Amino acid sequence: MFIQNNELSQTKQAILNSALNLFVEKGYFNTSIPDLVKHSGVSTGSIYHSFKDKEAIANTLMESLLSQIECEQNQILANHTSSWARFYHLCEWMFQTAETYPDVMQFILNARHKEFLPDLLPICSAKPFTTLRAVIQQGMEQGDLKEMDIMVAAAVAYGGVLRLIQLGLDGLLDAPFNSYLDSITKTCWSSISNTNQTQ
Amino acid sequence: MFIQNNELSQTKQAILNSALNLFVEKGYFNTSIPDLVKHSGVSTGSIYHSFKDKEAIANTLMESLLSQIECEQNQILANHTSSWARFYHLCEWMFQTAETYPDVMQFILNARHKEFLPDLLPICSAKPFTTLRAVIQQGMEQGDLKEMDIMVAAAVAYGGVLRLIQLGLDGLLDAPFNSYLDSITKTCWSSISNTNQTQ
DNA sequence: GTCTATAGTACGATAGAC
DNA sequence: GTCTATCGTACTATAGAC
Repeated sequence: MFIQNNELSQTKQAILNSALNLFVEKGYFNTSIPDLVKHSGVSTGSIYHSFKDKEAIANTLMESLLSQIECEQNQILANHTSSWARFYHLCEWMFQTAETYPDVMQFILNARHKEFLPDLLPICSAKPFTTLRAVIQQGMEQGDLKEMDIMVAAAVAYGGVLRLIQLGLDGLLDAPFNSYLDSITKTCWSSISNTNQTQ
Repeated sequence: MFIQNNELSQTKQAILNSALNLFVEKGYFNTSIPDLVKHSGVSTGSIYHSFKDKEAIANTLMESLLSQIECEQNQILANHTSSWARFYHLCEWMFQTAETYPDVMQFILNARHKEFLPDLLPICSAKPFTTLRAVIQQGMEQGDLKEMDIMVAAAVAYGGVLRLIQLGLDGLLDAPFNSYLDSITKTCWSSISNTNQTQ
């Protein structure tokens, strides 16, 4: 139960959590309203009373997830100031979320949102991803990171982490996400870092 | 026109190329048979004469793309022997393909294949991706790369490259893919490389 | 092997009682 | 606000002529 928003009724939350599970498991188009009825225990009528149509469910789900993620990222930024600490703890949060709420990560990373939310910007343009890049920008401005194209630096920094998460979600990792955290964050960071450390 | 397989009839090739375009543009479930008829100029009857059902189209499309990619990767492996050269030219090929056939890259990287091909293994387990990892394994066995978890090393090596491709496909890069090649391959490789280069 | 016409089905969405 | 019953539609897949 990732979605717990006080602004939303119990019914809406139940629908959204079922939608998250089913959309990840079967995909948006393979999930019918009857499927949602069975999984959530909410009737067709109530679903359509809570949401205009099926697309509105996906839309609200997406907005809820993004705003919740944004909120948790802001907490991390508030607790850490250096670019390295921010990078490390943002990655830590992603690993923890992938471990505890794999559906959330799958939905955010993997879903072809354009397919059912035609007006949505590509996920790379969403706030949580611009926040990730902003931390790299900060590191560069403060001299922690080499001067290089920001997109390249961001791709290197988070590419490895996100790729590992993908491999884990696909069941190709033996150990829990957590055990890779130090190794991969240090490796990725060192490759774009300004310090001339030999190891 | 990426799909050009002599073992397939002209009609089948036309259907597959239309399917590739439409599946990427609108998604598998948003692409109806009538859409395919319009786009390919092949009638409903002929489509169902060529393929058992809609899923078989996706299946054959996937198989064609993967076998064609496998073939081109093998060519690269045959032309280069060192792990670095193989890594570099495999990345070069990915960038070139993303530039010339963005639909192919989108379909391979982005499509939620499990959604419409339930029996398919996750894409990370497909041959082209195991080939990528094998090159990292080779580098480690020959002492070019540090001893570390193979999945971590592979994630770092290709994560940055694939992430950059994703950013480009989403329209967030200013310059053509090609111009990032040297920078990102060197950065990713150096972070897992065994040589103690300070820069 | 290619076409048009259509059967059959399952879905999204609504109506209307409680 | 929640439910059941149902309408209308659009799709996949087939039938059958050429």
